[in-house]
Amino acid sequence: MYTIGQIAEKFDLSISTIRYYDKEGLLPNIKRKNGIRQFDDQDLEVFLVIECLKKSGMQIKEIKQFLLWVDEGNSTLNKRLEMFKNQKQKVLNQIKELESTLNLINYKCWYYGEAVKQGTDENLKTLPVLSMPKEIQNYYKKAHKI
Amino acid sequence: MYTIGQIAEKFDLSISTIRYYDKEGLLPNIKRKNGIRQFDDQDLEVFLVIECLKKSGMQIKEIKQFLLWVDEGNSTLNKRLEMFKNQKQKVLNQIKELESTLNLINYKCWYYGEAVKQGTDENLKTLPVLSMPKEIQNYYKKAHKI
DNA sequence: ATAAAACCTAAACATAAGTTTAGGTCAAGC
DNA sequence: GCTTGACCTAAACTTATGTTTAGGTTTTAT
Repeated sequence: MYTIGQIAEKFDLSISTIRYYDKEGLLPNIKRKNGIRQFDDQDLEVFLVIECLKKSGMQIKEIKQFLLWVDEGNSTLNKRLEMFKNQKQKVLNQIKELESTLNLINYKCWYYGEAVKQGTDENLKTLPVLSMPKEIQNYYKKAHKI
Repeated sequence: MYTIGQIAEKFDLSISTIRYYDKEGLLPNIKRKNGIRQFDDQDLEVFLVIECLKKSGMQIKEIKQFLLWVDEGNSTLNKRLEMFKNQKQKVLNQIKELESTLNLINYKCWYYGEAVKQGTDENLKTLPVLSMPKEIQNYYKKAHKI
């Protein structure tokens, strides 16, 4: 059994965030003793999933829907599978987008690296793409979609 | 020269979002004709960078700071370089975190795939890690950090 | 010349995801 | 038994990032 403070520590959440999650319906089956919440190992698993779904960009109310499906039992297994498949695709897309963002950032790192060396970026502003180092050319082209 | 509507279309932003960015100081040097904003090719580059920095998770006011540095000229080249290096690290960390999130999602896809096949997840709930398929074992272990 | 479409500002409103506050109850150690 | 620390609720507040509204001006096409 864990107190709210112990859960907060384990998952690096504030106590009021956990109370907020409870209020929003993310912890439908929490036991209480004299009004005080008591968490068990099954609840740990719930917090792990909440953390995962949040990190994947899901909103509180969508997570709540998932947890309601869990409560409904076997009849919702398919919905839950579809939800995770869908979320997997979203995460893959986010990773792709971040990798493309990284291209432009890498180009900018090169650009400002050169600029700092030269003390100015005047010469770089009008630099033709083809005079960039080949690796940076690729970054630039990917980032600018050319 | 581009109108605000053309920029909105090009960057898939709403017109009011562009006005909001302007109000927040992200477009310090916009020309106007009879009060109407006029964007040129240099501004396109600014929107590209804004898009990039936003996708990398930077807040409006931090982006504003960067654009102020651009305005200040060569004396801030080093700050700008450091900013991009820092942002690069942040993006790399985000990608890592998403990949770790993906591990748990992959495990859950497998879990619910099995559950749907069986019509129940009763047998899976208490499944020892070592009886999972090897590939899923690794997902599970990475996701649960064991 | 006029109507429609596109632009403008200022200010109010919206939303998600918490955090803070005020006023209380419960439990552990001295 | 009493104090201190950890817990409780309800409700107000916060912050970031826009969006919407109301009322007006400019440009464009006919």
